[in-house]
Amino acid sequence: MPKKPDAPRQQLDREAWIKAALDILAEKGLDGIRVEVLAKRLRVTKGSFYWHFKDRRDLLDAVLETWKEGRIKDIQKQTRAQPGEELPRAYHVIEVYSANRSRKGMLIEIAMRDWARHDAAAAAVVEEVDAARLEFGRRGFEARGMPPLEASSRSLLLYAYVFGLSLMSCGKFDADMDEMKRWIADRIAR
Amino acid sequence: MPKKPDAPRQQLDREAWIKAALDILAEKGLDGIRVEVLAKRLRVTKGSFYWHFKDRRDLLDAVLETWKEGRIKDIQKQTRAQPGEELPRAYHVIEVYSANRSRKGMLIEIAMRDWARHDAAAAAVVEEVDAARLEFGRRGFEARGMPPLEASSRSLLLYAYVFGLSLMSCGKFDADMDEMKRWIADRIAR
DNA sequence: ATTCTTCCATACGCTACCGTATGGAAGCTC
DNA sequence: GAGCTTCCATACGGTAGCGTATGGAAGAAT
Repeated sequence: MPKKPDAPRQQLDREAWIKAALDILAEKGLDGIRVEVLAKRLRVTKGSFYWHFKDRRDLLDAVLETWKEGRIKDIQKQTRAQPGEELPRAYHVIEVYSANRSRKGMLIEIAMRDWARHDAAAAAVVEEVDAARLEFGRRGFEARGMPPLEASSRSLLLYAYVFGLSLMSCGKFDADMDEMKRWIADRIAR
Repeated sequence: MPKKPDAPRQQLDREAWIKAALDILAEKGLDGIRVEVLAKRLRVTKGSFYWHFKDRRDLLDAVLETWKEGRIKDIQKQTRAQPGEELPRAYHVIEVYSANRSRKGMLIEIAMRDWARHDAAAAAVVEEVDAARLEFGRRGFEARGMPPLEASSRSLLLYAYVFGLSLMSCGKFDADMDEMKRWIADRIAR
């Protein structure tokens, strides 16, 4: 009986710890990532952790790397447009990134940027991700024939707006929020 | 000899602790605000702290209140415009809030919003501050004769952009950053 | 079956921090 | 100058978390 249906995984790997760390990063922020807390959540002890990781910092670096790769792949996917389809793609990006779904993703974004304030490795990762996003956005606008400065500016405005909005208590400041978002999307993309 | 020139202040009050807490909030984030760390920085012991404050939470609440009042007074001051001077005022606000001076203020902004993610009191304070900023911005655009929806949208775009930009590693992504900022300011305000 | 490797449990010492208890110094009041 | 108030120092117990040391179980290799 080597296989029980209600015991799908006995062994943990680095990925499981990284995933749990990202979960708790979204919930509690960077200082929520505690070895013993994660261990309790994964129903094992620290012994397992220090088998897979050298120390806490080792986990944090792995978290940064995982997040970076995921975000860059995501922006590549979201901005891939057929020629001529760049405008709806821009709206799509604004919609996806400013929507309150993917709330967990936004919480991680904020936590990452707070992290980046006092950690050089995190700052470098955030900078890479931002640079990739700006670059992909810029390409989209340039494909529509805009001059480089305008394309860069619109791309910067797009991402700054989207992340600024996510900072604002994911707010329902106004009943007309949806209409406002539409107005803004037009202003940015059109 | 009751007075020495090199001993200007012997006594601490709540304000001194709050100021130190805001300093360290900008440097290290919320979890940098530690009673014993602040005490060391102020060259006293915890005995002083627990005289002025009930506990750590008491200090944190005072920090929130102080920050809230400061931010709301600031936005009132920055947006006060003579009739007919609303457009240059809008540029002024964008300039002031997106500049890299007041870097410390931006660091506190980020820390506050990270704090607000897992603390109800902080979330309420941030929401109040955001609401005040959006409201004052909206008034400026309405004073220029814009319809309410457009005024609200521009105000939201303005603040979301400004704070989003501050998230982006206070970045020097591009050599043409200044030109891009000008293009964006025109797009938002004009 | 024995040995080896992989993965985790247990137990320990150490540091950082919280909050409390208590005493003491300095200034003011009368 | 005795007493009162204000403000801080010292000392203590308690918790949470880091990292290490060591042993043990379970499968893989031979």
